[in-house]
Amino acid sequence: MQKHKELRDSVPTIRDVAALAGVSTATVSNVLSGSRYVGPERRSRVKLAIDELGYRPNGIAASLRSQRTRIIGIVVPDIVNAFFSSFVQHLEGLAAGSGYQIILVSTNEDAAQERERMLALLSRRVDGLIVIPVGDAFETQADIRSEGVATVIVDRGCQLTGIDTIAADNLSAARDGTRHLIGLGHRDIAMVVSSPTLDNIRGRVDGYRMALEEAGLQDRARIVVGGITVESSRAAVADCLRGADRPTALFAGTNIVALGAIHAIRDLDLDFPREISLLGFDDFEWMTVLKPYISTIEQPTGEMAAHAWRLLTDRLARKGGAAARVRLPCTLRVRESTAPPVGAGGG
Amino acid sequence: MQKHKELRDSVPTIRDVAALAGVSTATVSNVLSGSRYVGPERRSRVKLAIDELGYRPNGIAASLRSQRTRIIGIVVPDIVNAFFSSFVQHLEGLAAGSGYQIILVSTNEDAAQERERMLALLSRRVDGLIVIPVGDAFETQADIRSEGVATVIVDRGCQLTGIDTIAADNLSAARDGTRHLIGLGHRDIAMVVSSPTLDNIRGRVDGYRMALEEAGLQDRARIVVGGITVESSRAAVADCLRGADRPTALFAGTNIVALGAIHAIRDLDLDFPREISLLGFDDFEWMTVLKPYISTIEQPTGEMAAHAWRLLTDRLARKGGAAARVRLPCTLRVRESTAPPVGAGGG
DNA sequence: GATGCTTTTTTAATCGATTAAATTTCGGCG
DNA sequence: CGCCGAAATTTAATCGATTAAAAAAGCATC
Repeated sequence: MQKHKELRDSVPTIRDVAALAGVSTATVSNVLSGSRYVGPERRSRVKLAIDELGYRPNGIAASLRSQRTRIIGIVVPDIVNAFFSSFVQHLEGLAAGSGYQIILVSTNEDAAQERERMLALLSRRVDGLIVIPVGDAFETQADIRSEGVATVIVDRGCQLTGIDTIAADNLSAARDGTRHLIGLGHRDIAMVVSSPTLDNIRGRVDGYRMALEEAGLQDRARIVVGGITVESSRAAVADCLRGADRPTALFAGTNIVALGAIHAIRDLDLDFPREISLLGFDDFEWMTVLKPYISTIEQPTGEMAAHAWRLLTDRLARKGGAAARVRLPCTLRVRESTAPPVGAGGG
Repeated sequence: MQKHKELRDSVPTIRDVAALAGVSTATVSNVLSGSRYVGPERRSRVKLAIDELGYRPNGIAASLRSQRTRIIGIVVPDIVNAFFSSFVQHLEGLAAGSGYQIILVSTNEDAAQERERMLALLSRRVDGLIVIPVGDAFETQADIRSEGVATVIVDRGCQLTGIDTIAADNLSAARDGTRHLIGLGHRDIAMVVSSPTLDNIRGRVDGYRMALEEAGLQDRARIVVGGITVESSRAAVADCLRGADRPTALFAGTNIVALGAIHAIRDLDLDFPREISLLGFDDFEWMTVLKPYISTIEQPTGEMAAHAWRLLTDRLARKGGAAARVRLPCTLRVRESTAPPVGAGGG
């Protein structure tokens, strides 16, 4: 009696199902996973028992025994930033489609938080990691390596060797963007970046420099460091624009910095884009309602996620093999915020 | 030799630590958890062994035995929507601060996906759930109840009884917003909503109606259903604005719908906000660079997350007790997009 | 009907921690 | 010195699944 009561009250286990169906737990397991053939009669008895009890396999127990959790850790610097949240959304869909779940870590651009929370992920024995690191140092790489967890690094920290990496082709993208500005007649183009030490940003700066050089403008290169927030970028850009030799075009290296730049332009009441052109990075829905509609370089977020997922599952399937190094092309979206400078030969 | 090799190559377990330190696994466990006193000598021997081996406790095994995973499932309709991603960010921080991790589910506003992925969360034996459901039906509630998983429902589906719920005080917020528009002199105010059947939206519509009634304008109530996407909202609002009796003000019930409304206003080349006022819902960083700067009703995202977390941890600590029902006040942010209608008594 | 082979099913070990219960250690005290 | 009780430590059961190995069943062949 007591026994029976307990059976009903607590969550049913595979033993309960086996008992009710009159088979062994192994048979129940095989019906569920399909890993071994089970005769039709027992199979239906098991299925009936599962329905009857409302049995739901305990994923924890399965993970412990099989040594795979079907959980992937996704680490991004800031989930509110639409570039990262879009990336996460794509990944979540891919993961769910393959029976995986994701533990999300938002590091708030803080290396200490990143390290702490990634160690927690390792403790949780995630099957794999997809990481957009906070910085280039990325201390946790040593732990990842020693643990042998399948890992894909995205966007930043892609100079790491021996790990699969994916990033936009930042150099070409920034070069094309800068060429576009030069083509419009701009000679004084400032590049505004968050932090020039991040390797993705470095790529963008290099592309910018390369295009300037092609046009013989290497001496006009100007890098404005805007920092991590909209407000710091706003201040930095304002400083730049208030200077005597105001550039005629700004190239914002990230979306945060672009927001700061728009603020600064508005603050100074410049005729935008006539007096100052702005080229952004990343493309978002809200940009479509901005006046002028911001010209920008679009990163292929969905493709980056798809490639990240493919690389990860490849590595889960067959551990080992050379590290991949994927670079994806960006798209220049010319819209309204980039125009010929005043006094240029343009119409 | 072989034995020794294996010991080194594979991930060390608590037995390895115990063996190296010359103590029992129970002692190692107690050193780690601090649940029982361990003498200083053994304690330091254990710590040394842990460092030596680079031991990291297996969270899966711990979860299985202790019957708690320290994982919370967070379910939101669309992680790219800044309202939800901001909510998730706050929760992630709170969770990490308390030694919890979050499995993120983005349901893409699809009830079937929601159900499937939530069942997967239950299989994973998450300790708790924080859910913004896709719709009011929320089929999975039965499973949650029978399983007894601690759950907090947020934003939508808050008419459910016997479950902790948190939402903005949508009714008061929409009433205040509508009063603001009426106060400016508007008599023809249309409310644009995504889906009038969602209970949070219903609250907003009720608040709108209430304010109209106060002013004797109940006959002028007009609800425009914009649907789930920016494009569908754009079309619906365009239809409305092209009609003979064009309203002088729009009240957008969500941020998606507000984006659509801005598009529609721009499409028709209306003098905004002189010919048409717009009041939005939710507040975001990108709004700050919009011209005109959109007046809006700000939901207290951070507080909603904080309350959700507190309710959840309360329920984890002491199961049972009456269901809480929290309603948080919103803030009306009057900015540039709401102005007196043309021909009104205003300056 | 015995033999051998394949197919189906069961038995029981296992994953790596936690924790109740048993045991040992140790100090104090008569 | 022996005994008691408290404190520290260990033993061993346990969580709920998977899975290798053993056992049983089924089937054809001689």
